[in-house]
Amino acid sequence: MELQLQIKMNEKLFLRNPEQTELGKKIILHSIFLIHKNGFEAFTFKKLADDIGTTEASIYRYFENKHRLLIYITAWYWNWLEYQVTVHTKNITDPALKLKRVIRLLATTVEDDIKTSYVNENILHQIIIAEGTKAYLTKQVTENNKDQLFKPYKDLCAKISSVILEYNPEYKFPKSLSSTIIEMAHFQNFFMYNLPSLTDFGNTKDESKIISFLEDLVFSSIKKL
Amino acid sequence: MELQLQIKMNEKLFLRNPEQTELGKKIILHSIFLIHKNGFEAFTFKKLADDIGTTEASIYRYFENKHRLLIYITAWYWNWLEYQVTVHTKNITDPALKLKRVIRLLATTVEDDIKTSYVNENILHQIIIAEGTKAYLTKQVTENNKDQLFKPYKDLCAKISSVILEYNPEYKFPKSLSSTIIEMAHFQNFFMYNLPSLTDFGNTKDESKIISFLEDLVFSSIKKL
DNA sequence: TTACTGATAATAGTAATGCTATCATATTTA
DNA sequence: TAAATATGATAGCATTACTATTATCAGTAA
Repeated sequence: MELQLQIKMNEKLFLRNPEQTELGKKIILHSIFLIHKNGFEAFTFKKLADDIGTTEASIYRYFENKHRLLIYITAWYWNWLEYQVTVHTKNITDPALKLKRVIRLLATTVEDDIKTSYVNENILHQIIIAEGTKAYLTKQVTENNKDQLFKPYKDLCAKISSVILEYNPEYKFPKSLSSTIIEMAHFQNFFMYNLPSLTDFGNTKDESKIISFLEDLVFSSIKKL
Repeated sequence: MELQLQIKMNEKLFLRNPEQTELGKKIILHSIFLIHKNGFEAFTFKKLADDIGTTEASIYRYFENKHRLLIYITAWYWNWLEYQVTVHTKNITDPALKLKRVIRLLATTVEDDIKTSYVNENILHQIIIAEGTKAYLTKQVTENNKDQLFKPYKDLCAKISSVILEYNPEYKFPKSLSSTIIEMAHFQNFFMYNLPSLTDFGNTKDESKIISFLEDLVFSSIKKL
C-alpha cells in the first residue's frame, strides 16, 4: 500500500479541484517551477499553458487568475507545514523543545516529501520565501480573508502561538510573536541571499544561523522571570 | 526664508529627476495617491497619466516602468525616515531611549511633514506597509541592489543596528534584529487591520500596542545579563 | 530678433497580457 | 448507449506596457 497525503483544500481556492485531474496536477507542478524560475510577476497563464502543452482556456477552468493560483499554492504550503509541525512535535512534551523544532521547520530548506509526489517542497519553500507575502499584500485581502483563503496560515500561526503559551502562559504577545517568526524565517533567508547587509549572516550563507537568531529572539522574549 | 528639505536621490532611480520639474512632482504626488487607492497591481502609467492630465509617454521619460517608480518611492521614504530618526535622536545619549524613539517612528503613523510639501508622508507610510516589500521581492533584486537602489533601506538598518550595539556591544544579531523590527513594524500593522488573528491587538486596532510588542521583543533580546 | 534647447503634448503603433466565448472531440459514468 | 464532463482548438477583445515620431511652447543665449 502506498501512503498518499491528500491535503484537503478550501473549495473557494479554485474553480475546479486541481488535485483530482491529471491536468490539474500538471498545473500545480509546472506553475511552481515557472514561478520559481521567472518570479511571480513574469508568470502568466499563457506561458504556463505552453509549458504544460495545453491552452490558456484550460487553465482558466481551474483558477480564476494567477493571483488565485498563488493563494492556492501558499495555502497548500501552510497546510503542509502545519502537518509537518504536527508530526515532528507529536511525542515531545517539553514546550521549549517543541518550539525549537518548529523554528527549525520554518527556517530550514526542506527535503522533498515523497508522500506528495507531484509537489516539490524544496522549490515550493523558496517560492514562499520570495512570493508568499504577495498572496495577502493586496487590496482584496479582506474579501479573500472572508472566503477563508488564508486559514492555513492563520491555523499555523495559532498552533505556534499555543506552543508559546504552553511554555509561558503569561506571555503577552503569542500571536504577534508567531507571525513574526514565521515571516522572519523567510525574510532573513531572502535577505541573507539577496540583501546580505540586512542580516548578520551575509558572508556565511549558513541557514543554521537564522535558526540561532530566531531561537535567541523567541526564548529571550518568552523567558519566565 | 522657507526651509525646504531636499532629499538627494540616487541617479539610477529615475531617467529624469522628478524633483526638478512640475510634472515630475505631480508624478510622485499622484502615483502615491493612486497606489494607495487601488494598490500597486492595479496601478498603471496610463491611469496615472489620465489622473495627472498628461500622457503615458511623458511619464516614461521619468521612470523606466512602474516597478522603478515603486523603488523610487520606497527609497524616498527610507531616506526621509532615516532623516526623522537622526533628528529625533540627536540629543539623546541614552541608547535605550534612542531605541524607543526609533521604534515609535517606525511603527507610528506619521504626521504630514510640511518641509516636503509635495509628499503626503502619512499616505506614503501606508503604501510602504502594503507595498514596500514588493520593491525588493523580485527576480531583479540583485541587479537593482548593485545599482544601490536599496541603499536608503540598508542605511536605516545599519543606523538602527548601531544603536542596538551602543546599548549592548555583545549582542550577536544587530542587523537581523534591525531588519526584523523594521519589517514587523509594518507587518504587524498590516495584520492588525487586515488579518487580525495574526496579532494580539486585532480587536483594539491600537498602534501603541505594536510599539509595546516591538519594545518587549527588542529589549528582552538585547538585554545584558 | 533669431536660433537653440529642453520639456511636454499628441498621436500612432506593437507585442504581450488577461481574460471570455464557442464549438468540436475525446473520455468517463450512469 | 446516452448523457455528462473534460479538454483542445480557435477566435476575439480590451487593457497593459511599452517605443517612436513629430509638433509645440517656454526660456534663454547670441
